[in-house]
Amino acid sequence: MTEDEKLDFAFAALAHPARRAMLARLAQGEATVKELAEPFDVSMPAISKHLRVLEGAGLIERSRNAQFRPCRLNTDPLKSIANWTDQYRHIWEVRFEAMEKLLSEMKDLKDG
Amino acid sequence: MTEDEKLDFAFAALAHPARRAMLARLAQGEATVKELAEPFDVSMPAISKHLRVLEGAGLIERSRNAQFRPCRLNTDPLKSIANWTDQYRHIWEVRFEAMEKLLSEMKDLKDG
DNA sequence: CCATTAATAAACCTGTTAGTTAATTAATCA
DNA sequence: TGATTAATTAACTAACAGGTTTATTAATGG
Repeated sequence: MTEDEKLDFAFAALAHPARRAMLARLAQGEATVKELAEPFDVSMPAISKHLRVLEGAGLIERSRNAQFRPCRLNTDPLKSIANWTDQYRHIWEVRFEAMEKLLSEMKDLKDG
Repeated sequence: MTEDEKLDFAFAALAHPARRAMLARLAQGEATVKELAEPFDVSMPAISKHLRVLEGAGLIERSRNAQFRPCRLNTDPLKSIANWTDQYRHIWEVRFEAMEKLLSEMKDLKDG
């Protein structure tokens, strides 16, 4: 899978609020499917599908412990996304500095 | 629109490689629809739809100049995504430091 | 005024997403 | 062993995504 395809899957996985919430829960540590399902008013199969999407994007890994399937977070795709957005950072920073400069000039004008 | 919904749209918009490529082009400066379409082997209506998705996510803004519709980048949603991923940064940094520590210990062991 | 260019709209098709219910697998435990 | 719990699979549905072709809007320029 190319780096671009990895981003396709990562961004698509993160485009659903329930999946982002699941990742936030996993940032606190491992959790079972049932624990992850608890905050949501949907069926267990729907939860299973969300987890499959997250797993497909490499955002979680799953193991097995008796009848439980504990999930844990894998931050690699998040790092990829952070790196991707960094390529645009200079743009918003330049604009921010330009705005600061403008504000400063307006202040000078006002104060004489 | 809530902050969470904004992220829904932003992530969904970024989940398509053609749309990410369009943003990369717009990072160089304004471009018309035709200019943005040039690298892709799809029909103009398909391009129009991609631009509508980007606009819906707030990633581009469009104006009008004669029969042209120049597009320009808006980085606000990218900032939101960068802020969102930052909430996970400590996790991968902690793991990186733990790995460095482990490697250092292994080296000490080897060197005696 | 008419041909050309830029772009969008409308209608349609196909595959995918997000959900459902019902059935199944697999492990625990009384 | 049989009931319970955890989770997935299967089959289905409704809505949406991404693409197409054809038609339309709107501006330019000979």
